[in-house]
Amino acid sequence: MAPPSGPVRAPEATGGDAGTRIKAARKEVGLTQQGLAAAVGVSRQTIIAMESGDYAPSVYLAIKVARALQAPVERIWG
Amino acid sequence: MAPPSGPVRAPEATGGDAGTRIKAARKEVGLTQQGLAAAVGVSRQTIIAMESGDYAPSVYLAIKVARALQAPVERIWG
DNA sequence: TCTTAACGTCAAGTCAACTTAACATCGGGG
DNA sequence: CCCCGATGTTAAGTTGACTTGACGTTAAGA
Repeated sequence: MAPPSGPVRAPEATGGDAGTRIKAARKEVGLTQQGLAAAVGVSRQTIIAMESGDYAPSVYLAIKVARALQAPVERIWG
Repeated sequence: MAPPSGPVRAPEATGGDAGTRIKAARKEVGLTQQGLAAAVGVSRQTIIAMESGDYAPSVYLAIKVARALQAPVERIWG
């Protein structure tokens, strides 16, 4: 019987900060949520979840989002 | 009925390259698989999967691995 | 007032990122 | 030969990253 597992998430001390940074950077580059979703190839719901919740995207999605927002991955999620 | 979904994975053109880079970088810094697993806080099986398969870690795990391997996330998975 | 775009919330489905455990193989040294 | 460390493979479980759909709220403009 395996213990709880699943994707590695944000450390507690930084939980939720990435979402705030994503939202700020998105506005900085002048994109709507739907615009960012289209730019990186995911649904709007995914962008909403990323901005508002404790959410750990796959590294490939994170890289796409970081490029759209003109920042390195580490600056948003690190 | 939702279409297929799940974590965003590597684009087909680059599938598998990250694993090769992780393995090379790990040896470069002189870590075993178990050593890297302990350093980033995951199981050895996860490192094996990352190095050998089409695998998309969460961005938080990717950042930890990239730090242990002394490289930016984009250089390994981008 | 109405209209529209943007954002927020909820629901239920598919897919895979993680886990432990156990066994097998490989390579090097005694 | 045996031993040990490192690596590879398989299995089955939990958790959550994604999807579409639908509805509600907010803000700005006509």
